[in-house]
Amino acid sequence: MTAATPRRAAAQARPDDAPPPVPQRLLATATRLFADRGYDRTSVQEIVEGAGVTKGALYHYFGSKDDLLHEIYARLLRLQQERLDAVADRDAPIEERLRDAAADVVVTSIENLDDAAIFFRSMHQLSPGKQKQVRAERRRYHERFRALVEEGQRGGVFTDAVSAELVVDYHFGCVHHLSAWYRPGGRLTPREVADQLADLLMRSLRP
Amino acid sequence: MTAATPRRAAAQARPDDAPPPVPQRLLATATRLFADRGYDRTSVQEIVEGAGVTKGALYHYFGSKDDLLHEIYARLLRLQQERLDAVADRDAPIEERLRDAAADVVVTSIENLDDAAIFFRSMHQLSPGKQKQVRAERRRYHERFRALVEEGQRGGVFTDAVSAELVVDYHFGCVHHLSAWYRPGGRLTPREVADQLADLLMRSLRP
Amino acid sequence: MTAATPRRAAAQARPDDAPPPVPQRLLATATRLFADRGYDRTSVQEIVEGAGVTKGALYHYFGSKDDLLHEIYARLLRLQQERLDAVADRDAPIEERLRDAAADVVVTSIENLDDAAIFFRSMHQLSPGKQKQVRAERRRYHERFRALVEEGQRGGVFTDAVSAELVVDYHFGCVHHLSAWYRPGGRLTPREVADQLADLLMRSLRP
Amino acid sequence: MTAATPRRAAAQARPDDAPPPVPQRLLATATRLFADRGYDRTSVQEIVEGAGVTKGALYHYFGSKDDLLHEIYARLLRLQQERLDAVADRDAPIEERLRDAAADVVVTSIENLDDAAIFFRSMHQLSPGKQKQVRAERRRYHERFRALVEEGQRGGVFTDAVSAELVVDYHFGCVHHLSAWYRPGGRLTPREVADQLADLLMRSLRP
DNA sequence: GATGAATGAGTGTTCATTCAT
DNA sequence: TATGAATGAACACTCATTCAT
Repeated sequence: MTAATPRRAAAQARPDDAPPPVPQRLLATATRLFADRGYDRTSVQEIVEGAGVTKGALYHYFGSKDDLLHEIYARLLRLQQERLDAVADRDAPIEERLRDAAADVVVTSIENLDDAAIFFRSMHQLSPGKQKQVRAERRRYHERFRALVEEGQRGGVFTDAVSAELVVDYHFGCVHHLSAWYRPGGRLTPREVADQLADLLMRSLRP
Repeated sequence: MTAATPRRAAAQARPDDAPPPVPQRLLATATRLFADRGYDRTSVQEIVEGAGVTKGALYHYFGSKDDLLHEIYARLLRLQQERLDAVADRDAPIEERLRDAAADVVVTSIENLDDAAIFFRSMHQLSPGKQKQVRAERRRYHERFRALVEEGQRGGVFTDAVSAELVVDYHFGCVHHLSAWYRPGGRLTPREVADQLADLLMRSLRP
Repeated sequence: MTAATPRRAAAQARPDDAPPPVPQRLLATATRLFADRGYDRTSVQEIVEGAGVTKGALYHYFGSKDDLLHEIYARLLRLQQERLDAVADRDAPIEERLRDAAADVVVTSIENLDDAAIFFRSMHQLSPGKQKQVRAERRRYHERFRALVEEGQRGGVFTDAVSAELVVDYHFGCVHHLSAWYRPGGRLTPREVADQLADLLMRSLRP
Repeated sequence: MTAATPRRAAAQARPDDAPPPVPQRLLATATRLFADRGYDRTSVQEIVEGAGVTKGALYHYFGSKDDLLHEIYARLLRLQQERLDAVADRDAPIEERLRDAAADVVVTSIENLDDAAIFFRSMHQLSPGKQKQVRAERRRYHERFRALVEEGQRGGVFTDAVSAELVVDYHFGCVHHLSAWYRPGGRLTPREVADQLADLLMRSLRP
């Protein structure tokens, strides 16, 4: 009935040539389709066909189409929160930590471009309850990021002529926008894009 | 069968207390609903009920639901292109023109927050043909904006350590993001938000 | 959206050889099928096929399958209440009025045996809101009937050794049961069954 | 694959504090749910959840969902036939035997109100084969009851102005109806209701 | 004896669109 | 100009049942 968290048993001892277990296959297919044509335009039928199972199987593992979307959100949020926490907790100058965090979210978003595209485009399709939950986790992430900016401002390393809040929105707006223009295999590598965007952020914070 | 552009008719001679003509009512209702619940989640039935007309009337003025969406896009694009052209053509230092253009798109987006929300969220719901058309107009807008950045870079007023392309994406990413966090009646007036965001842009271009 | 009450226009001037209008056809088919196999076992698909229309047409006239059921209830309740009121309001001795009322509900139930079968078997399938409404109307009917018994008891024409409430339940239980055993074209005419059952009721009320 | 009749096993040697064995738990849960929401609206999933077992367990003991329903019918029919036979076989005046039989079926129905509610409401949901079987047993019961009426009529103790058949239908219609209005803990005890209803029956048979 | 993953046909409902009037 | 009845394909979801383990 509830969204399946990948079975540990399945993760344990799967021979490398075996197909991934059903819930993973469903999640992967759904991610691709949601990113391609949007949540509302993807039918459950298409998902199960893509994953090579039947509707019954999907509903055995996930309570609803909505649950699939929620699981995609949760997966990306978990990943990004972990990485931000790791960077922020490091023992390094604030400029370095903020720059790394800023670059890291860009790289992660590019590496999971489907997830990221879904994230910003389909938030409103989540059921109200799940939407609230996702927003709360998103806010936690946001606040941790803003705290880095504020720490630098208090220490005089960054200008406080600009609102920390707005700077963070500026940066995440741009991350949000990535899936609108970034194409894998384009002129710039993910790392280069990340560096340049992080550089823009740092520039706007120069005293 | 194509989208009606009924502006002229309306501009003619409507007494101030008369209700706006049918096509405008439909467009206004559709805009509100599309922004509220998304294009796919808004039914034609809801639009005609909101506008107080019947389905037949809608299909009399618009060829399809898709046409309504397209007209909303066209309306916003026309407006923004006009304003950007006006600013860019002015006889003023490049810093001033870029700053004004950057601030102006923020103000315009906030003043038409519904249109802006629809713009970024529902682009993919347009039919392929109309989508291509909108993208082309959008690109024209984008390029005129980028030309301002490049003009400043060539003149040495702005740093060329950053890619003009990326700077523009950075800014429009943030404009895109506005509807995600800006609430009318919030702490900052549209003008203040616009000034701060334009300021961020200019800061990141400082040599 | 709401249940259609037969269009007056349609009722006005329909040539006798024309098929009945769509809502009536749907209602008639639904009544037959609900009585035959029960509400839950009748699919919307079967109803529309039986009525020779499409699902869209059904949902044009009725908000839901539930609405169809409700309309069947309302139709029978209206009919029976009218007839009970007519009998009860008559200027005749109470024995005659009660006997006539008791016989009348039997005749009406037999003449609308499908409706009656649905009534008692499918009440619980109605949505809670509509169920409440139907129960309220049913209670009104019940109470009017009981008032007749009580009037006779107060006047000493009927024994008051038995509870009026229970007598009424006794009689309606039997009416309820009719669809379980009465078969049209059987040994007894509706009128004969009605007379005998009314007789049973009157006998149990003899002082 | 046929319905298990596990009474013997249960009767053997279960300590009083042990939970009832699985088949009983399933039957008890199914009875409650069928009475509450009807057979068609109760899912096998709900039954096994309510009984705290898995689907596999249910299908181990019962061949189908239909079997569960059939077992509930069989259980009530066995009980009522036994009790009617006991009363009818007694050596007592016919009035006393009929009155007792009439009262007894009321008491039994109230004491097993869930079973009784299911009986009259869900007969049509049984598979045709099982339905035929249940109807046959029901008829046997009915006929034994009618024989009591006829015995009294032949002996001149009851009037034969009314058809024995109809009298029996009158009474069982009312028993049928019990679950529609009787509420445990109401104003009248089961015994009182039974006495009054039996009294009504006897009154209508007075010469 | 018992599990629970998986099936596949079915459910009621929605909706953009058409068209005779 | 405008109506509203009608379409038909699609939708998310349910469920009794089976079967390898």
